[in-house]
Amino acid sequence: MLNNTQIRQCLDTMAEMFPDAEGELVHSNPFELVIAVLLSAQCTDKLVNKVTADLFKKYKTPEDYLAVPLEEVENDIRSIGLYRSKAKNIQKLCRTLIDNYNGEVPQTKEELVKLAGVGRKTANVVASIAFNEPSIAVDTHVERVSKRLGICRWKDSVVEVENTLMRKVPREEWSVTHHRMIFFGRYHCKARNPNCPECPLLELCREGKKRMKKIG
DNA sequence: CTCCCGATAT
DNA sequence: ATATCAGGAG
Repeated sequence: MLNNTQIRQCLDTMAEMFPDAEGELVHSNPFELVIAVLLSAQCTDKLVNKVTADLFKKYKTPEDYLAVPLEEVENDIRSIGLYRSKAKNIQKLCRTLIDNYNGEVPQTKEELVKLAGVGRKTANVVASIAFNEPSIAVDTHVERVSKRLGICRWKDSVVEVENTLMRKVPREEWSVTHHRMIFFGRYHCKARNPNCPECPLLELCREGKKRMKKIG
């Protein structure tokens, strides 16, 4: 496990590597953000942006998604994986927004997770980006990077990873740290072929050193 | 735990 | 061919 000084070093290094780390899902309001993040499950944000470019021109409000049959929404998001459940969740979510929230996106995580297709990670992202609530959404990258570096344990659940990060990282750095860890995981500490040979954190990385021995 | 699932990189 | 991608529901 890394100590506090080592974790600080990780955060600073990631800040140097990715000073402009930000969310990459294109959106122009909280409603579009919720749809985009919902669509992004098990899918690259690049592909989500390709689909939402047309989607957000066609559907502006929750009413718009409910005005067409489910099959039409499915077709409009077909190129994204898991399109049947996502289309169903979108219509369900829109129905809830109209019935319970006056057509607006609720602003707290507790309300957000009640929406169809919105789990803990999506709620954290929306609360953080759209409503400025400090949060650390643990996605596949944040989880992988935290475990490889030794910020948390391999067997930790995503909730445990989230709690550990919130304890170890100052609150005012939660949101930016979340984005930097994603960039670090997406472009450097990749799932498939992590760039350990050129990693500035190699000396303190448990998994990196183990991997370097294998490579030679 | 399994299932949902197309696009992309390796 | 196969692993992986800003996960969530049942």
